[in-house]
Amino acid sequence: MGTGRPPTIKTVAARAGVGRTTVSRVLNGSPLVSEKAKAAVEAAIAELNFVPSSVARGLVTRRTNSIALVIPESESRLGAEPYFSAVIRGVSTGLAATQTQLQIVLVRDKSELDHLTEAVAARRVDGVLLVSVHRDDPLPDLLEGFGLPTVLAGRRSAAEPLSHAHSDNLGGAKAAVRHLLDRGRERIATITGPLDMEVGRARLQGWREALTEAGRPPDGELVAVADFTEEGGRRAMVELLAQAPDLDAVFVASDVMAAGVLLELRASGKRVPEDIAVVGFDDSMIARHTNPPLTSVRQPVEQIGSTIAQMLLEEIATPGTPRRCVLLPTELVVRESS
Amino acid sequence: MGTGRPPTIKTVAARAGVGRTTVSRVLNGSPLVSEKAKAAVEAAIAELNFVPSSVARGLVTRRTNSIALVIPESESRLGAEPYFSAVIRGVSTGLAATQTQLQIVLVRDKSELDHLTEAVAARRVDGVLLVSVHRDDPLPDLLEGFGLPTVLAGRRSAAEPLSHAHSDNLGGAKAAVRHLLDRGRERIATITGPLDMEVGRARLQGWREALTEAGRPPDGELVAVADFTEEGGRRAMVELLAQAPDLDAVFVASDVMAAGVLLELRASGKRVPEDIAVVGFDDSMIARHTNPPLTSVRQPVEQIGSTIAQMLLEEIATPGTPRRCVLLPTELVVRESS
DNA sequence: CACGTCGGTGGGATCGATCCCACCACGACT
DNA sequence: AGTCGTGGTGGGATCGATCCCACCGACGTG
Repeated sequence: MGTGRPPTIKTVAARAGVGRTTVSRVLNGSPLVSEKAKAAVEAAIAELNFVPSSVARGLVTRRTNSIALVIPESESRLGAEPYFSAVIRGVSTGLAATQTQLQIVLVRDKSELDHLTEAVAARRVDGVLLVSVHRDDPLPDLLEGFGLPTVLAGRRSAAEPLSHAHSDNLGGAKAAVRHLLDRGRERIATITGPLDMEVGRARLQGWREALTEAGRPPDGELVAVADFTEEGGRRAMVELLAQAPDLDAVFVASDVMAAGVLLELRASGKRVPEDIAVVGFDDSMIARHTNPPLTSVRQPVEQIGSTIAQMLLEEIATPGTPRRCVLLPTELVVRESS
Repeated sequence: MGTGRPPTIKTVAARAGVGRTTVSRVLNGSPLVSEKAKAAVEAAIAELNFVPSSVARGLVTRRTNSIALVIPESESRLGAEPYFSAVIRGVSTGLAATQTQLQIVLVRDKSELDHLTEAVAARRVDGVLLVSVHRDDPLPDLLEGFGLPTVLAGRRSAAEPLSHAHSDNLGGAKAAVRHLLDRGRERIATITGPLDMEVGRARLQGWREALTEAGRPPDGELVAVADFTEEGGRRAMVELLAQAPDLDAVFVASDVMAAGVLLELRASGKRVPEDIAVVGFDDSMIARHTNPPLTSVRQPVEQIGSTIAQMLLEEIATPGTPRRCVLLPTELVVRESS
């Protein structure tokens, strides 16, 4: 009852009474084939349930029709951080119209990094999408060295040489801090992401600029650096409370960290927003469910995903496309925490 | 400044002064090659930075070294539902020791389904993992028809013919309801997932059995069917409150739905847990951040992921492996909502 | 000394597609 | 009538690996 080998282009040719090349022409929509031959081939394809082997095709066309989405997190944040799921969803929609497959590569340690570089060297993918890039991440340059089309979600610095799409972190952070100022807050602290990531620096810079523009020179002791994790956010809040017990607002660079902040504030008897106002970033699902619901800066993560997917597809289709950079807007969503 | 074509096995052979076959032998660790030849080949490989083309290899070995994880959700729940991220993470760890690549396929509509079947027919993957299967999902049978190794997370019914791993939904639900009984709750309702999914039915059945075993015949009007979404959970709660205003506990078949339930209860002025106790299922991240924190049944989602990945790898490595079924334990995590 | 045996080796065929090129029939043009 | 172009066609080479098999030299043996 073995199904036998799947039919090949040769089987189809025999069945249709034509040569292999003609079948290939039909498959690739060449105009140089008679109506009669075309009909015969199409009938044979349908009868045999033939689908051309993508591997064999890839060998000669040098295309795999698949791209990799690389998620590099030593402490895997996929799952803890809704951001990544949203990117995946966005990339998937950006790819939907094409035949391109999406490979997810989680890079958590050295061995997974080796697997990735080997996969790339073995030409298993036509291009790579990178998210959550750190300043001296070796990966982007490595990929460029391979001559593989690469597009980033986010960027390493303002001078990012690779194509990328990112959201207006600076503007979003400024809007958040201005909102806190409007509510009459006096001592506004911030909890940042890692400063070796441009998101981290940009959101911090937004906090600084908003305060400066309001005529209030930012105060160094009101800054705590954390790592985008819930526990990191909690610890940063402990630190801030010790350094500046009189603070009455905190702009937190991610919702997940803000969730940790809220837990810590409740534990230490502070009321939100009466004693301390809190604003997060991302407007992820948890923002609606924290206690109290969290004011947050929404960024169009899914749209970033679909954008970078399309940019990468274009770069693959027409190599040598000039580098492009897309900036997407953010928006403040006010809830009860501020 | 074109990098030129990447080196092939032929280039390496020339460089090492041996034949192509010898290089191939070294690559595949054949013992029938002299120390001297082996050293020469390895040196040449290192110098040229050669990595064998996985596409060319795949053509003859009939292996792509990649598997697909299919996430079929018309209303894409990836992102809203942390379950999927956890599965992805688990699958990735299950694959980590191998060279196998992971493709994510989101199936949201007919066209994406067609893409999937075409990818499968074109032999782009060695096997498929399916999550969130519905009772009359055509996909599992379709894949089996292709003769492609397939493993499920969860199952369609107790008589699932395909290999799968799933968690003890029945036991978990019973534990949840028993916990509510222990706390002295009298009228315990339940909000179920879709009943065309075995998870939905099993958790409902657990609720029934626990009540029956406690000598309290379950009451039909205490059941509301929902769809695993937050909004669905909220609506189901509205329904329950209308049907049975005197209920004092509700077992909700997922945390995301429970989050919606909590919002609705607060909106209608009910106190949790004083007036109504709530227990969720999944013990996902949101459970710790709802107001109040949610008692929930933990299921080892990540472990399910790594398990099905390994099962699939074995099935690919040795075709004809007998179908296997792995049951993983659940555990009740008590918080303030009950 | 001839004859197998056996570790080591490389050439040719193969996998299933695309692409180059030669070829064929037909109508048009000189 | 002979040449030319041109739509349509198929055979052979190619992509880069693996695998089958023939081959070769150096042993050991009767």
